[in-house]
Amino acid sequence: MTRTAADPRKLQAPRLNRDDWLDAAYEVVAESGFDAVRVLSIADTLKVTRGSFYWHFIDHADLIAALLQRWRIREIEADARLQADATDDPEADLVRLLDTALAYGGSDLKALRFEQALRSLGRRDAKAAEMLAEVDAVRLAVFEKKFRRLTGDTRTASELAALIYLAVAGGLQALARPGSDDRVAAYLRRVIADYLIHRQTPGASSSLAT
Amino acid sequence: MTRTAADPRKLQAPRLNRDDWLDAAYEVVAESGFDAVRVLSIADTLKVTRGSFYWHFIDHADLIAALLQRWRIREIEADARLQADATDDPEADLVRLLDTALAYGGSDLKALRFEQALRSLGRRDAKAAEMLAEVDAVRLAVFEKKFRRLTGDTRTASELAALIYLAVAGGLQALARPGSDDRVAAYLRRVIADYLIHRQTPGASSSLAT
DNA sequence: CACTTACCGTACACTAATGTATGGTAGAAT
DNA sequence: ATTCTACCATACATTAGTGTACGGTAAGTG
Repeated sequence: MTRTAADPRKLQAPRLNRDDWLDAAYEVVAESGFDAVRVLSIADTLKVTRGSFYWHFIDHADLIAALLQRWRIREIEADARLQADATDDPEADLVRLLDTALAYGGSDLKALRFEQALRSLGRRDAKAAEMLAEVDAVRLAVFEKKFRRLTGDTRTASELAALIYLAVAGGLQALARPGSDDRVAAYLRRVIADYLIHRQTPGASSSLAT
Repeated sequence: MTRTAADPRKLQAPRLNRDDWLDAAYEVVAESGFDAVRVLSIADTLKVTRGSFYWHFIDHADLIAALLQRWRIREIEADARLQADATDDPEADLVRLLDTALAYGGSDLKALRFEQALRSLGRRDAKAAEMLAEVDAVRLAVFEKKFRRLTGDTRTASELAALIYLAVAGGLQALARPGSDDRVAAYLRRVIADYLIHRQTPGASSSLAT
């Protein structure tokens, strides 16, 4: 092997790369939002000086842009993986999807907080808003596809997907608050399940009056 | 009258008070978040210098704290007014409440954006988080009370209120995004109405399904 | 072993923002 | 008319943060 030490992270020569800086910036964003990203303080936590930063990035804006890009790519890839696993049981697929979405707040709280910070940024920054819209559209398409396989009806599936996505988004917002436990997720699971059951009852399928 | 001019805002002596500064800061928060609140830039928009600011406030933290306090008081008062108007028709009351909540995004977009910025702050600031929890609890209580009058069942009312509040919160988040129109609100109205119909056992063809 | 390269430290210039001290002024009070 | 008071401007000190120029070094490469 060409590497000298066993684990280059902790021994003596940190020798960072671009992704290390992105990881550290990611933490800051998840913790305190985009406006709190300071190259000096990040350099401190990485135990280097800003000389490292300006080697890997041209400036502060470059860091933010790279951070957004990496998030975008990873999210779309994750959605692609979600859409991929489809069995012959549409209902089980949908349940699994909902569980995955709801577990988002519990399992990867950091990612959730990052996304909330990103949405906060999206209200001022056009690029961020554009990315959010794109990822939202991809996610909604995943939901919609699963629902369509279940209900058959395209229009109903579209509306159902929209409701679930919004409710989950609202629920996740509540989940990411410090004081909340996972009763919120339980609420959502039961209520959504209940809703789906009632929707599927044959007698009440035409009640969506418009 | 003791006041010299007709409208002191526009004549020649602005002569600001504490609330004027709070109003201007409110705008900044709604537009760009709490981290963007600069006393210098606000002074510029108010066409005064920072000397005015440090007369009315002891420092920057004082401005933020006062802004939070004013929001808190106004929100609780608004909820009290919402709870006050109860007729003998529980269903009509509930409809009006939901409409008011959903119209929140359309009518007072600035207030919605301020609240979102506040939620963003609440993830870092303990005081802000505490206030948000308090106001959320008050609002949830209003929802719950209306639902309880409608359904009779306490448990169901509690869960319904939680779902609706979360869905509305999620929907409002979407509403405050630049690209979205009010189809989101229409979605929510119809889907919520549909849900309520199915939850109510007897053939209560409610006026919710408009 | 010379040499290149990737990476980091150091020092400087610059800007933005806060806070403070103090002086000025217009209108109300007496 | 003078004093008082509320409100604002001005000038200064200080800090935090960015960006830039340049020098140093350790690891790889021929």
